[in-house]
Amino acid sequence: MTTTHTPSQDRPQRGNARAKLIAAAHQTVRRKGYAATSVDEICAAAGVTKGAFFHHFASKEALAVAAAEGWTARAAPMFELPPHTKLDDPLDRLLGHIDFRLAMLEGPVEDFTCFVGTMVQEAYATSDAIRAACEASITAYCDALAPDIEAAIARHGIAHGVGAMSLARHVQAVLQGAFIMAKTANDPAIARDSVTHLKRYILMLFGRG
Amino acid sequence: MTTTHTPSQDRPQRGNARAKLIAAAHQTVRRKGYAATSVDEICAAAGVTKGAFFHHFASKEALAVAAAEGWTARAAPMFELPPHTKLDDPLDRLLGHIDFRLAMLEGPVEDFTCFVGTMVQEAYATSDAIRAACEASITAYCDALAPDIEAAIARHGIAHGVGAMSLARHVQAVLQGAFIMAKTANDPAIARDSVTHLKRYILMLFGRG
DNA sequence: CTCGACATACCGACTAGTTGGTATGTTGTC
DNA sequence: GACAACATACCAACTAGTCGGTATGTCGAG
Repeated sequence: MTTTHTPSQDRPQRGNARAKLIAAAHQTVRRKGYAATSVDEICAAAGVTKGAFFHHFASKEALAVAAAEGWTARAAPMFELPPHTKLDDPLDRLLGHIDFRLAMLEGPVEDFTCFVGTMVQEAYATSDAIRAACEASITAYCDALAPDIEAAIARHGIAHGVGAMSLARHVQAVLQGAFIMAKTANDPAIARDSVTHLKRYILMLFGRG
Repeated sequence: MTTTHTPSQDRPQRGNARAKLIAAAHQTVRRKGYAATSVDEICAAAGVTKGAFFHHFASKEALAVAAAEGWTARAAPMFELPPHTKLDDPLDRLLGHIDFRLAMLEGPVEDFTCFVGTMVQEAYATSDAIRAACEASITAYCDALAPDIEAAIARHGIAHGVGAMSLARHVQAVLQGAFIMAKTANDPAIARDSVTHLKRYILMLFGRG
């Protein structure tokens, strides 16, 4: 039997250090923040050496930018896979998404909080590259949410002439705020409570309150 | 003329280093985050030396805790001074407060964002002392907001049995989330938009939508 | 009033350890 | 054997915190 492309289990496989570093950054930065997370720490969590780090990334900042892009990719399945995405009524899809986000708010805080939201707080004034990368990720989220909102408005109408993109950004804002509250109290319940307010608001806007 | 208790202008006055350090911490941490702000930097911003720093605070963490307490004190006048606090209807006072917060969202982002909200994001998992101090500050805000909400519910009733403290926490969550969005886009307008959604939600809850 | 004893407020050079980043060597793969 | 993917050793800069010392106040006894 010849050697195959399939990586063997006993040897550390090559070529995935970059992905492991990004995953380690997601995990560690969500727990400790960006500045408090050292390059050495990320390397240790990823199980690679510092040489590998600076082979793939020119700087810590470059990793941060790549990790922000990676976060967008990681979040994408959230809009495609869950069953509620198959619902016929766009408003049901929107409400299904809110319920989905609500269901995520369980367990350790660092497992459901937002990587880019955490990072942008520290870097918005010191690194415009990181800030822009985080903005792109959050904008991608809102862009993914807006079509269903737009369609729901078209089908059901909405109170006070609220815009689709504006509401999408508000959803994101409430989620980010809920994360902070959960971190503050070290309790996800307080975050669920806020997202429940958000759901009620949406229901009322669409006349289902 | 004998020397008085009034500090002369040419000599640096004694006894206010502590307050200056806390103010410098508020300013610097809101811009760069907690971990990225060095003790030397805070000292430079406050115009005092490192010796003075460690005379007043046992550690950087101790300053953080004191600064969180100082933040609460700094925010208190917000609930007492503005004209809307004199309104008769508690719902008008609540809405007046939201409008007041809305009006604050102007100019440079680091001038209206929340010190404790920024700090707790970085420290919730690494320093429980800081986390608890931030929680106390945010809880104090909610406690100050809740009585008017409670009274407004008593006078006007509220939809869906929403609780006063729950709504107060939601107000805080939306504000925190709005700050993150403003940092992300480097633009206060996006934050104002979210707080406008919040105001509309409150209006609808109280049947004024 | 004043003088000494003491306490508080502050200074700035120093240290031990950590940081992001580099320079160079090794290993696997086409 | 050439090139990408790592590993190891190292460095200059920066970090929080220390420490011996000084300036400025407080206060009670004489």
